[in-house]
Amino acid sequence: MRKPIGGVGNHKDLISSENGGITMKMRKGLWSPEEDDKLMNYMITNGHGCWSDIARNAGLQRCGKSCRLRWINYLRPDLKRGAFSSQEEELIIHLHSLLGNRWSQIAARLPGRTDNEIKNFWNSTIKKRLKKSASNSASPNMSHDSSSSEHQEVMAGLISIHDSSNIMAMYMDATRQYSSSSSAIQAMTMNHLIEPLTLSDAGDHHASCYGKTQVGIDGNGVSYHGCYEIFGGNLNLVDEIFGIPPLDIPNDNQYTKTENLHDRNPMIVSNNMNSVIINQCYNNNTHKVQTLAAGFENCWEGGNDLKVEEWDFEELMREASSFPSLD
DNA sequence: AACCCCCTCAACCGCACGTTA
DNA sequence: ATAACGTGCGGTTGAGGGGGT
Repeated sequence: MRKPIGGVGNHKDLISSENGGITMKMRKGLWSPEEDDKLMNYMITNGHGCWSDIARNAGLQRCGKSCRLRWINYLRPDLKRGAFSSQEEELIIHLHSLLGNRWSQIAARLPGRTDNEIKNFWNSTIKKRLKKSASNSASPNMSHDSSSSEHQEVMAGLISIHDSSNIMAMYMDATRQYSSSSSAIQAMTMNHLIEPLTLSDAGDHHASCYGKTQVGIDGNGVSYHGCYEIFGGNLNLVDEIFGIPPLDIPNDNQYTKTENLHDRNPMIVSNNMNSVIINQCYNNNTHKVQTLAAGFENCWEGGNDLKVEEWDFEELMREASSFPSLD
């Protein structure tokens, strides 16, 4: 690995910063072990705050932004070190097929991994592998509207690796965010990309909220794949109701446990724009498996609060329409 | 041993967005 | 209303390591 830059005296690695009329020299470049210690000690003692204050109070000649990055990407104690497992790799590919380059959202579903780490891994390893896979498997009859050949290759690779799972997952997301009469759903059905399931297939529930598909890897390296609904104050996993097989989850890890939202606090953190579930995920044996803290952003259904997540579904539909028939 | 090339990944940059004064 | 500031995100860069010749 790269060695940290030596003493602070190297002017090449210093930038000027105005602070209250005083010009400070801000350090740039690699962090030294001493700087790491300072930041780590400060964070352990004082916790989070304004990053520019942290930089100043910790005695670091760094801008707050640099401190934040260092903490998030390297010093945070809950970071997982080491190479990505094949399971993580597969999940990243799957999530990327759903979310695109939304690295922070992908990272939110891989505990201990940072967006930067995943982005680097994608760009250096996975992208290359998928390209290779695409060049081996791409059919000349495949028609794509996308103008990006790289994109075509990557998508071809995804299909060859994951068969229809990404399309099904997209559909699962869609069913939670649109009514069954949505033109988007109809388009997918007409393209034979999905079976015409509707929310009513889930039973007689009258859910006040449907959550986005949750996929991730728990602390034990076990992948989970679930969808959640909330009704009557309860959070349920409805994966099996929709007939979608979970991703390699052993039987005793099927998350069918219903959690009473009022029993655990805080369970939902929300404001006018976003709602985020902070939830413990349990398996059938009621062993805690995973703490979920993302995935419900902007996808409340009911009343006037219907929100359509942050991704461009029409764009997703165009992508889906260009997929070859799965027959 | 020396050189070159490629790869990895830490860190920076610019931008967007939210909050506050 | 808006300027200033803080934060977060995704794209990009380049130092340094490793492998090949």
